[in-house]
Amino acid sequence: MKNQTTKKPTKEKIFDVSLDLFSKKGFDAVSVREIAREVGIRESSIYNHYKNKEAILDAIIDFFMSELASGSLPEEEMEKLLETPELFFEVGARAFIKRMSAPKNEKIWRIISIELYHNDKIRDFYQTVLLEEPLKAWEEIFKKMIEKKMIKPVDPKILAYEYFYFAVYLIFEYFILKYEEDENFMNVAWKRLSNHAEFILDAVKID
Amino acid sequence: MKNQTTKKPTKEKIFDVSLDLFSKKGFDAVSVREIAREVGIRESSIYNHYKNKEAILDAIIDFFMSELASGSLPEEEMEKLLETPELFFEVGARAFIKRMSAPKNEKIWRIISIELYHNDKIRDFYQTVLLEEPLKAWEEIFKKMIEKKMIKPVDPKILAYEYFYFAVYLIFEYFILKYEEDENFMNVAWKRLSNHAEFILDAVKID
DNA sequence: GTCTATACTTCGATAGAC
DNA sequence: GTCTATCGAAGTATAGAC
Repeated sequence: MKNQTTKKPTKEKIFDVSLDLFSKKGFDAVSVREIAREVGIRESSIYNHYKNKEAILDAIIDFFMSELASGSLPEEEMEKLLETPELFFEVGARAFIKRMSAPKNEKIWRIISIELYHNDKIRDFYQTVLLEEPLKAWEEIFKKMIEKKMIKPVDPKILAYEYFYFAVYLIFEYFILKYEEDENFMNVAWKRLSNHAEFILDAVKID
Repeated sequence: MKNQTTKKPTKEKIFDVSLDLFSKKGFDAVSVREIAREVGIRESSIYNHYKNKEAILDAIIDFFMSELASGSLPEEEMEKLLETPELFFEVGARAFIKRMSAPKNEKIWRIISIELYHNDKIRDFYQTVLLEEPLKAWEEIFKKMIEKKMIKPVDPKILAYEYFYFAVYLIFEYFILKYEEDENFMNVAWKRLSNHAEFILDAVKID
């Protein structure tokens, strides 16, 4: 595992080591010395690759943003939704899992969750891309489902909240409350998302 | 407002100033010097009142814990619930507001939310007292409501989840995402809790 | 691109006079 | 109980030799 003596460029090693340490201890609690030690170089050498410590975090965030920018629901998936409401759990859960499962992403989710409270760039990204945009997308989907009389005529905005906020809660629970404690989060999350979707579906389906 | 020249004991001043600064910037970002400056004494004098910086945080947490220890649902409230399900929003929301509204509590909620990820004592408290115990209480309530055929026979545990986790999400949203941004959170929270409770109620009520 | 060496800053905490 | 004075540790970052 500690096979970092490979020919991986130093800049990439710094990125990966920082990603690992930041996700475990938080940005402030990690020193440049510690990163350097783990990479196997002196701390001054870090500055040959990144302007300063903050720049490493920025690089990590930028990587994550570009990864997730392409993460919105594809059109075909949305079309499937409008055939039968029973599918919406599958589609929602797939979107959820997709956002989490990339190997580096899980660590970045943890960093995001930790730094949320004092990093403006991260907080803005979270609010708009991770909350508002998906929420608006789900609202549109439910609006169409109501128009097609597939579900009861509830307020689509409220329904979007009711459906979507649970995923936000799960992320909070996992990355803040249970990190490094819960081994197979994905299985548990899947089961709970499934229960949740079923509950919502029962609430709005037309008998 | 800056009327701290009153005869308030120094130890209390240190407590209040720390509470204020920790809630704004997080524990690590506040220095003992800063606290001392704000109180109006030298930093060495701090140590006449608290063993070290950590001890100030401990005092704050202990204060909060004892405040909330008496915060569980009183019996009369629970009895009211079992008369008519329409009341359960009122009861739940009252319990929620009660936990938040004490003047010092709001700042402590912020500190709790920030330090959750690297303070074991805080995390354990959050998990047991703030999550598991209320969840279990709601599960019992719903179980009784089902026995009395007041609501549909859904899984009471899942229903408790569905009902209660919205409050947890609201706290996360307010204290992490919107702190110092949203002025009248209580009004918005009340409205959204109301929407949520209505949604849940519609989902499980017997037609 | 990495090294040694070092400058500079800030931090938590203590000793001892008053 | 507050002050002055100070310590040691740890942090970020830079200069210059190799």
